[in-house]
Amino acid sequence: MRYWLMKTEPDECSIDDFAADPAKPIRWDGVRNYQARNFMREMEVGDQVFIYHSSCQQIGVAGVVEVQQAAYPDPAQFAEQSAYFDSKSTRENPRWSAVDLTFVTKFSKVISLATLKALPELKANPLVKKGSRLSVVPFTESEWQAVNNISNLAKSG
DNA sequence: GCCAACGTTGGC
DNA sequence: GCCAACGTTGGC
Repeated sequence: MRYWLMKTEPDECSIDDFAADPAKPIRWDGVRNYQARNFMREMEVGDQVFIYHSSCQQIGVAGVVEVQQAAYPDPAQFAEQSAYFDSKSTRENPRWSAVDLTFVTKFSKVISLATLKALPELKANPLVKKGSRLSVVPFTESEWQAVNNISNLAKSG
């Protein structure tokens, strides 16, 4: 099992959308960056994923979801009326992938970007690098646990 | 709203 | 293959 973080603008899709119906998978589509896509293709069922809220009031990690369905062709790339339509993608050789995710946990408090930047364990993680625009970020186990520990502290405190 | 940093495109 | 121009991301 591996660990990841995925960025989203909560107006589009937030941890609350997952929590609203925990049994219902949500399709993570619209990723149009090759590096992020390649990471999605590495995902396996059961992988744990931090949900990161960006471009909003409370920037940071809001909770955890898990991979319910591994990568498959993103249907939006074939939908002409979609903002994610890609005229250069073909059914024979689809360019973009989607995964399905289900709810695991919503943190009692969003773990802020400032807090993440202050964690020594995250020093090497692309998320906290200035100018990083990678929207799907791999986490090592120790990186994951460093962030998860903060949410556990919030629960007991 | 600003703007730095980044990825992609396309002319050459 | 280079690189300038462009569009987008995302924190502030």
